[in-house]
Amino acid sequence: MSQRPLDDASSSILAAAREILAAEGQAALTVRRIAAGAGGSTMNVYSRFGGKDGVIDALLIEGFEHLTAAIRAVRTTKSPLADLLRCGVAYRTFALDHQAHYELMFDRVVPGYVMSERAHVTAAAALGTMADRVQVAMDAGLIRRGDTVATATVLWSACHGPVSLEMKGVGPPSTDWAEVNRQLMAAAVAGLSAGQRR
Amino acid sequence: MSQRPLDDASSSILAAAREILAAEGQAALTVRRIAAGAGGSTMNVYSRFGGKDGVIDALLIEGFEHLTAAIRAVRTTKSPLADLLRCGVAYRTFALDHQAHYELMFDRVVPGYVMSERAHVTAAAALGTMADRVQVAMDAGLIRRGDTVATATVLWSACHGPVSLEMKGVGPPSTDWAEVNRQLMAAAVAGLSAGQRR
DNA sequence: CCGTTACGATAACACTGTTATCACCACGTC
DNA sequence: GACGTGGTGATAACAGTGTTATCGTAACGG
Repeated sequence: MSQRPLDDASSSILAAAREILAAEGQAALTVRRIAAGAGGSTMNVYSRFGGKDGVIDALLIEGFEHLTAAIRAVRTTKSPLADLLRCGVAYRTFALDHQAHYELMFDRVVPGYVMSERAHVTAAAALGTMADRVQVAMDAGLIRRGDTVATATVLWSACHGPVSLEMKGVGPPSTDWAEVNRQLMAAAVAGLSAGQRR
Repeated sequence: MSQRPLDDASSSILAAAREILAAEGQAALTVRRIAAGAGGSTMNVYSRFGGKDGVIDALLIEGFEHLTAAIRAVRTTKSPLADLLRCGVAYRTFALDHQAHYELMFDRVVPGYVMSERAHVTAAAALGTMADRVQVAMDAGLIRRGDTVATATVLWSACHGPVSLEMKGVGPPSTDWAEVNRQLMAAAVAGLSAGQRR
């Protein structure tokens, strides 16, 4: 999956970073902590990954790969529209199960960090997986024909919106976010369905 | 609007913070910069606002108040559904015009910061403004009756999703985000419309 | 077996938010 | 009016951060 196999030191650094991120959130993800967790010194992080941003980038790529896998893992049935709705549920499940990872992927929480080219490509691949499912629904004549990626972006937004607000704790605490997610996703799919105009 | 009138020092600190945030983004928003911008010392920030979090909180509240005003400013016509759609446009316009503020409001970008009670109330007020417009549409029999706040949360998510992804630069650069925003908002409104079931 | 080279641990640097110190200035009292 | 007292705020210190420079060491080539 990764561009080239990592040596032991690199992979242990990445493993340590992954562990810290999952266990204590991104605020605890410091170069010193990562280095200590990997059993090396801070210089290791810099020689292997070029700095903290490099580690972030690697984790981000991992995250998008997992998201792609999660979307791909949604089973394909005879009802492509229902499949798309289940993708929305899978998306939310992934986000809630890997909150820290998700924040890393979709919030620019690390000040100076900018996504690398490879990270952008991996993110595009995740969107592409969604677009593939959109294609299936189009071929079945269930949603309007058009650019699959653009359509997938709409659905992606319908997933990300509720998930993002839910994780940030905006809105009343009593909110049933699973229901919000379901409603918006259902509305989006219905809005794209072939019967409707515009 | 604010709980109690601020003295000169407090308001100049807030003004400096607002200016730095708008001009250079939240990464430049340091206590020393704020104090220097306000012409005082760092201690001022601590005695007036209790620390950086207090300033963030004040800016956040301002942001939600502006958002509330932006939604309220959308003109009310004889077509409540069209009004809701224009709210979506206004929402995106607000977000793009005040990117740094929006990130402060919806990304937990400052590590240890947690919203104060007052901030939560102000955020709820913004959602309430949206809920008011939902109420109008319900009264007109245009969308299904139900909890206005829950319905407003769905619409809010439909606004936030595209805006968030657009600002983060996720997705292909050629994406027409205004169109994504329009489509999702239209789909959400349609999905809530009285004619549809579920 | 030595010279070179590259690696990595340590420590330093420029920052950050936060806190302690402490001079100073205004006020109240004699 | 002079003096003691209080609080305010500027300075500097502290514990972190990411990053970089120094420099000992260990491995490799001849």
